Amino acid sequence: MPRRNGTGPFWWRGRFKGCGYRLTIPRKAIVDVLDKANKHLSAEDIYLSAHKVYPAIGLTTIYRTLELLVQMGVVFKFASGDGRARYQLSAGPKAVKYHHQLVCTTCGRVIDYADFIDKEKELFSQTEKGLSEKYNFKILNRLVRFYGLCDECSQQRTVTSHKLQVTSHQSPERSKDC
Amino acid sequence: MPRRNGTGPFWWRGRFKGCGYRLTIPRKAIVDVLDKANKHLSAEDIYLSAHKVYPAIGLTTIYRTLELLVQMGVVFKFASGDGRARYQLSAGPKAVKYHHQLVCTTCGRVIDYADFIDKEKELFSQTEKGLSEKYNFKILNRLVRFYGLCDECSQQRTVTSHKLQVTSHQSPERSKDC
DNA sequence: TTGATAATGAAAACCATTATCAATATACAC
DNA sequence: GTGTATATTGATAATGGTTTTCATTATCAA
Ligand SMILES: [Mn+2]
Ligand SMILES: [Mn+2]
Ligand SMILES: [Zn+2]
Ligand SMILES: [Zn+2]
Repeated sequence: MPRRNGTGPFWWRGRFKGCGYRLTIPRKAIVDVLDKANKHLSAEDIYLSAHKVYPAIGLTTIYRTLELLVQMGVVFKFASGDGRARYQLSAGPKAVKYHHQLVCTTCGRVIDYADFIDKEKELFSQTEKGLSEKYNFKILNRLVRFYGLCDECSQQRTVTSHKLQVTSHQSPERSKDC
Repeated sequence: MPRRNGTGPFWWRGRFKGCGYRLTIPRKAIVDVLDKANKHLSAEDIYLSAHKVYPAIGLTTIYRTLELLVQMGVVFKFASGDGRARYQLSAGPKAVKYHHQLVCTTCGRVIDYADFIDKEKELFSQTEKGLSEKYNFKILNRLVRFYGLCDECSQQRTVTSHKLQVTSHQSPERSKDC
């Protein structure tokens, strides 16, 4: 007989009750989607998945419940480049407390990596410790984005730059930096 | 007689011309605002400032020019938590190529810090070098956000939790985590 | 089971950003 | 300088993710 608290499969039920919030079918469906997906999803992603198990659910409830979960500290919300926010569980057994990405500013490609290199863990461990003390700030999550040119895009700038040439005498061909 | 290229006060003029873009009054005004402010601004911030020196300017031109500058690699654009994008020069003598912030998930306060603790610069340098090689990715800018509780908000949760108590028998007082 | 009230969802509102398009400014040829 | 091709502008409308509104429904302690 499994325990239904702490880190068990229904750890989040206690969170709702403990906060004085009612445990409803839409809310169960939403947390369930986040728990099973175990990666960052947009509100619409969550809506589409939850809709399958509970077709009556509305997009409004998705947004409302997500905000609630963020306030409770159960979900981490962060902005992505495409104008839609992303949400992921940041509490419970499957919690992910960091997001590290390489973002190509030319094609928009996002490389979401978790296989940190040697120096990286040390870097953030030390940095977070220093910042916590210096600013008396309790760090719970982090988002790290390196912006630049992906493999393909940086090659294209040198290899296919001639494609950008224009015949008009009024438009001098754009250099490879434009 | 000062040079008007490279890192001089009008370094960005050559960028426009070199890319085949015309040098217009609205464009000058926009770059000038970014150059003088030397911190990240929203499109509206830029509009309001540029409007003072060139009242005929339209918000549309602000967005269009910013996108152009981003494509040219002169401006770095990143998402802030409030739904408005921020822009800052990332080329020229005043370029800023990184943004490090502490974001309070309770009150929304943002601490924008640049006074890096010891070792931080070196570790980022090494980390970026490692990532560049591993993913063959040319890193140009970075955004680092630590999310959590600011000084005030983490104190309030313990000190004033009694304020959250509700008299209704149906609403058990929210614990300090809600 | 009942009743107070928390939660829901359809619809409308909101708001930053984009697309349209007719008018204008720029820069090159002459 | 003048003329001409076209890049640029800005008012306006449209877009799309997110919030607000509000009448209806579901939850849960008693
Ligand atoms: Mn991620
Ligand atoms: Mn900054
Ligand atoms: Zn790319
Ligand atoms: Zn705070």
